[in-house]
Amino acid sequence: MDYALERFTAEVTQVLVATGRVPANLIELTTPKPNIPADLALPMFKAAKELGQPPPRLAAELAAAITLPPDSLIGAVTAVGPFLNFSMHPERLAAAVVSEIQATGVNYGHQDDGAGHRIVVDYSAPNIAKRMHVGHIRSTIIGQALVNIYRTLGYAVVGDNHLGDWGKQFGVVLASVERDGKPSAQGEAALEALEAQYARYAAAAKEDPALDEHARLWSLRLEQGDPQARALWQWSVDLTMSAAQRNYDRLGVHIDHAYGESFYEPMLAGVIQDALTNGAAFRDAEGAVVVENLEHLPTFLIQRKDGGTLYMTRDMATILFRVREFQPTQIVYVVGEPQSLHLRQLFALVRTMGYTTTSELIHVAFGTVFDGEGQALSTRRGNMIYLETLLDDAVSRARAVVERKSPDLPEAEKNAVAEAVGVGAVVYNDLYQDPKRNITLDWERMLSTDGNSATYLQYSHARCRSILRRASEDGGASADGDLALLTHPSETRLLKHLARLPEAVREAGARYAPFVIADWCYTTAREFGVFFEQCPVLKADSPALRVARLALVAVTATALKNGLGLLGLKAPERM
RNA sequence: GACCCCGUAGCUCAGUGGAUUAGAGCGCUUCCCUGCGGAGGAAGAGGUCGUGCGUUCGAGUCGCACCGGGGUCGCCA
Repeated sequence: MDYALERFTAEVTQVLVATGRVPANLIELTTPKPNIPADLALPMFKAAKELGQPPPRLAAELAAAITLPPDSLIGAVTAVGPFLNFSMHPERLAAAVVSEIQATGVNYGHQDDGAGHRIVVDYSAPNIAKRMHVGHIRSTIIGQALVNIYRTLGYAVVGDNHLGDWGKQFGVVLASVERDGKPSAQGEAALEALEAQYARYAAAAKEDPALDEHARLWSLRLEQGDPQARALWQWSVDLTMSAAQRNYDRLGVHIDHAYGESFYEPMLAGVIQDALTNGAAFRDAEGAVVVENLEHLPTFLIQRKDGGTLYMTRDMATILFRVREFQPTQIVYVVGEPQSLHLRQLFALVRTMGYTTTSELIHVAFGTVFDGEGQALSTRRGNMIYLETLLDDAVSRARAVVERKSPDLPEAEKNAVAEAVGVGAVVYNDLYQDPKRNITLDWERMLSTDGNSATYLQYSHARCRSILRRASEDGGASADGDLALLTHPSETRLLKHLARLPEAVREAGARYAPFVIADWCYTTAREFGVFFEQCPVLKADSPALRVARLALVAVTATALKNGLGLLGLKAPERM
């Protein structure tokens, strides 16, 4: 797909080369800052140095030497000091952008960059027998946005939910269920009860060695595949996943696989042996398997002295499996920043072991969530926030706003809008900025309905749709439109920005940064807001202009909806 | 002690070497409803880009050092 902006860039390069005065390898085009009235610029510093001329003179000479082909997307070429500036041709830009969005529709923004490549994205990763909390929320939301972005770029994407479904703590889980029974509640409430049982049992076991021993026994039975232990474990997995699924459905999250840590149990002896054979690791005097001096990283273990395996061991096996099963060009881990050392060690180890000769390993790290007092959210502190209650709370607040702003909507639609707006606010809170930053949970900021907020984006879309609804109710004068009439400055700005979606998707993918899409959506909404204020659509000066503006409104709605979809946000028709 | 992330307006954030004036939102001060959704639009005040040295024709952007905040560091995940 050659989008208008790409054709424009290609044309600029072409006309520059055609002058014969500047070699192609010295042409590095840049996008000028917004206050510069141009769409593409060539800074002449490098070329001027190479050719032994002052930059401004070279710029002026090139400007004079360039000839534009007929019907060029380039509207103007001007030398400004040491810069050679290129502007788009407004009329042709309008025609090109509107018609390409009309033609591609829901696929506007798609690329085929990723054709033939597969990416595995590891995200969400809830712990079994526990509720999903803020950490999982970030991973889930950022991960799903990345999955959407890579699919749009044409990659085959495999999402994998790396469940925390294994480890010593399951001995306590099973023992506590045996002692206290299964909770009767539903959804996350059932998990909450299970967490409480767990805590009670763990506390009691500290006092009573018999209980502790009993838990260890359950742990052992589970690892040895005892049917009763296995069945109880499976029950806890199912309970957790059905609660998680309700949240996933609300968030528009779909994860292809959920192998989980337990899946890799049979491979663990093999990867430890591989590391020993390869020489990356050695067995120390006490029997633990140690990795030392690897790329100047701190020493770490891949097997305990008692023979037990570790998180690291399972992660090694996970990579081996993913490489064999999917042959990905990349494996992307959407995991909290505190685990960055762990992942650096893991990546370095499997690299030296030769597990990943063709797969690049990427850690998309996200920061920690703090409460209003600047305390990290934690179960122990009692300030933890859980996904289901977070969503419910946000939706009920949104419901109150809908009631106030749109009392005339049917009840069912009010509820649907509140769900879209409330959930959207939670999602956007994790996507509007660089994930590396720590974030403070600020309800006011998160649920704000103006400025750079999910609601503002959804509202802008709804306004577009509202105009289009009214236009079709009018029946409208069925005049022929002329897209070349869209030359008002606010129209041109909006059009130029709409043309940037494909490039924004590309940048978001290259930087593992959904906020690039969020930024694009926000600027789209702003540019539309200005246009809406300055350019009457239904009461445009002429029927032809009205038709052209309706087309612009329609493609704005389409493009904005696509952008919102990449982030996992719904775009209601009314709100 | 070592290593990782962050430091830009009162607050939350964009800005990944280039152009008199470093951009948004929130908050604050004013405007705009005889035009399509005011969950909007316009204008204004508000900045030693943590500090210093360096690299470069050019640094918020790259390097080094320091300061401040967050985090991690062999038998948890």
